[in-house]
Amino acid sequence: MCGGRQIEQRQAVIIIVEPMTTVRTRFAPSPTGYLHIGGVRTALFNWLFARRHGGQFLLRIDDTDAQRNVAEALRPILDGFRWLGLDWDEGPEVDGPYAPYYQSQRGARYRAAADQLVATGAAYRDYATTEEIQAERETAQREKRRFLYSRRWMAETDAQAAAFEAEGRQASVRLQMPREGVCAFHDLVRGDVEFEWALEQDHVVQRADGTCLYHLASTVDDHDFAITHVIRAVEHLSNTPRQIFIATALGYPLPAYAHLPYVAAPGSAEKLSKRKLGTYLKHHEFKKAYDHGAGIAEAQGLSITPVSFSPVVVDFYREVGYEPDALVNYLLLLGWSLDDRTETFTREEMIEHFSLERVNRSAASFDLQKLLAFQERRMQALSVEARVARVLPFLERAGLVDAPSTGDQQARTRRVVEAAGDRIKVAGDILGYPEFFQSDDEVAYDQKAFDKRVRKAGVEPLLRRFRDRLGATEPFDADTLDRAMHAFVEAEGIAIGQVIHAVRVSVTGKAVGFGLFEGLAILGRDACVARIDRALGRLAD
RNA sequence: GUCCCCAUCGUCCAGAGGCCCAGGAUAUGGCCCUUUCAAGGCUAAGACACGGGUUCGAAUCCCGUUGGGGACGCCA
Repeated sequence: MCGGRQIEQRQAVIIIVEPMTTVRTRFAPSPTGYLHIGGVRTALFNWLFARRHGGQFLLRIDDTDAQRNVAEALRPILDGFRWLGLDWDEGPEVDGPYAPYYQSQRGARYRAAADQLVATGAAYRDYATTEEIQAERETAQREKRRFLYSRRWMAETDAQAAAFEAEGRQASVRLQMPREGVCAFHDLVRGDVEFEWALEQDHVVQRADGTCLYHLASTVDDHDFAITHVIRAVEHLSNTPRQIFIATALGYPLPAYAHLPYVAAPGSAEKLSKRKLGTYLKHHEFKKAYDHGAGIAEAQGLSITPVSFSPVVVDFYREVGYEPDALVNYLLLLGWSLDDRTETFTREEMIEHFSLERVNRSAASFDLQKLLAFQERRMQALSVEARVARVLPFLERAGLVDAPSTGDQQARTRRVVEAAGDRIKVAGDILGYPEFFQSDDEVAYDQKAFDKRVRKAGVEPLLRRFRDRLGATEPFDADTLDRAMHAFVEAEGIAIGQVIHAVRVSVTGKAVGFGLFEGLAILGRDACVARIDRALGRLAD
C-alpha cells in the first residue's frame, strides 16, 4: 500500500501516512573499559524507542580523546550490550552505510565542519592562550560577574591572523555565540525549554592542533548518521543550545531531543558514580546486596576491588548470575512506567508500550534490593533445565565440578537445583551449596553451628544411633528418610529438633539449608554415614 | 557564584481538578506455615516539603519559600 493514498470506505476516509523518515537513535559510549549502569538505562531507552518505531539503533564510539587501546577498552562495553540483548544495527563490528562509527576516524569530517563554521562567520579563529583565558575568567570571578570572553584575540581578518601568528600564537576555533535572544526548543521529556544565548560561552570546537572537540563531533555525527532522536541523559540538556547553534550554522535539520533524568545513587539524589562505591556501602541495604554478590565473585576466584567489581558496572550482574532480562526490566521501570501496576515486561511488551511521554522528569535512585526482587521473580519463572544451565558455569568456574561438567555432575546439579528451589535467586547462589559437590573430608564446618548443634550434651549417642539407622534405610530417598527420622525420634522419645539440626550440621557443615531429607538423599548413604562419623570424630578432639 | 531542573510512603512508580481521609511494587514489623534457611499466606505501619493564591472543589493549575540535584572545560 502506497504512502499517503486515500482509501475510500463507507463512512470514513482513512489516510495512510507513512512516516517521513525512519527513526534512528544512537548511544555513544566512550571506551572506558566498563559499562555504567546509568549508561545502560540511557541506551535501553534509545534502543526501545528505535525498536518501538521500527527504526535503527546505533552505537557510535566517542573516542575523540582516547589515547588508550580502544579495542580493548571497548570489548567489555560491547560484551555488556550483547549480554543484555541490546543489539545495534550499525556501529562497531557490524559497520553500516555510514561507517566509520569511531570518532577517531572521522576527524576530516569535523575539520571540514570547523572550516565551514569559520567561513560562514559562525565561528572564528582565536589566538588566546589558555593562560589568557584563565586570567579573564578569574577577573570576572573576582568582579562577581559572569565570564564572557572578550574576544580580544579573535582574528576577524586574515591580516589579523597573520599578525597573531607572527607573535608565535596558534589558532583554535571558537563558536561566535549570539549575545542576545534565547534558544528555545522542545524536549520530548521535559517540554519546552529556553536558554539565554548570552549565557553561552564562545566554546572551543577545534584545538590548535586541528583536533575537534566533542560537541562539534557529536553534532556532525548525529547529522551524518541521520539521527532523528537524540535521547540522552539530562546533564546534556545545557549543552543543547551550543549543539543547536552548530547544527543550525551548518545548515543541518535539528533532531528531536529527549533528556532523561539521571540515575541517582542508592538512598540519595546524587548522580550515581562509579567512584563512590565506598559511600554507597554505608547504606545497610545496599551493602547487604553487594556482599551477597561479592561472596559469589569470591567463590569464583574473581578479584573484587571496588574498581573492578561494582554494582555500578554491568559486569557485576553477569558475574553474580543475574538474568539480563531482570536487569533490563528493572532499569526500564527506573524512570518509566506503563501504569500503576504492570511490573513485568517481556522484551516484546516493552517495545510495544514504550514511549518517551511516560518518562519521568525526576532522578530515580538505584535500589539493588528491588532489582534482586525482580531477579527472584525471573528465576522462579525459569524451568529447572534453564536454571541448571545457568548454574553450571558457576560451578565450573568455582572448580566444584569439572569443566566441562560430566553427566553425573549435571544430574547431581539438577537435584540440588530442584531441592534448593527458590533459594537460588541468582545463578551464583549455587555456590552456597558446595557441600553437595565436595568430597566428605572437604566439607567445612561452621564452627558456631557445630558447637551449638553437635557439641551438645546428649547429642553424640543420638547421632550414633541415627547413623546406624541410616544403614538400614531403604530405599535411600527423601520420603523414606523422613519416615525413618520420625520413627527414630518416636522411639527415642525426643523432639525432632534435638537430632535433626545435629544431623544437618554433621552432613552439610551448616546450620541452614534446604530440606534435610532431600539433601541426605542427594548425597547418598555412604557420604551421609562418612560425614556423621567425621563429625563424631571431631567431637573427640 | 551564575544558569537550569526536580519535589507523592525509606526506595521505585500510579495519579494529567472531584473516582484519593491517595493505589501498586519493594523494603520493614507482627502472625501463620515450618527441622533450619528461603518461599508462601494473612496483617500492620508508612507519603502528597511548606506557605499563599485560583476554584464550589487541588496531590493535580499559578506564585513564592525551603530542600535536593545538574550544568557551567582547548573532558566526553
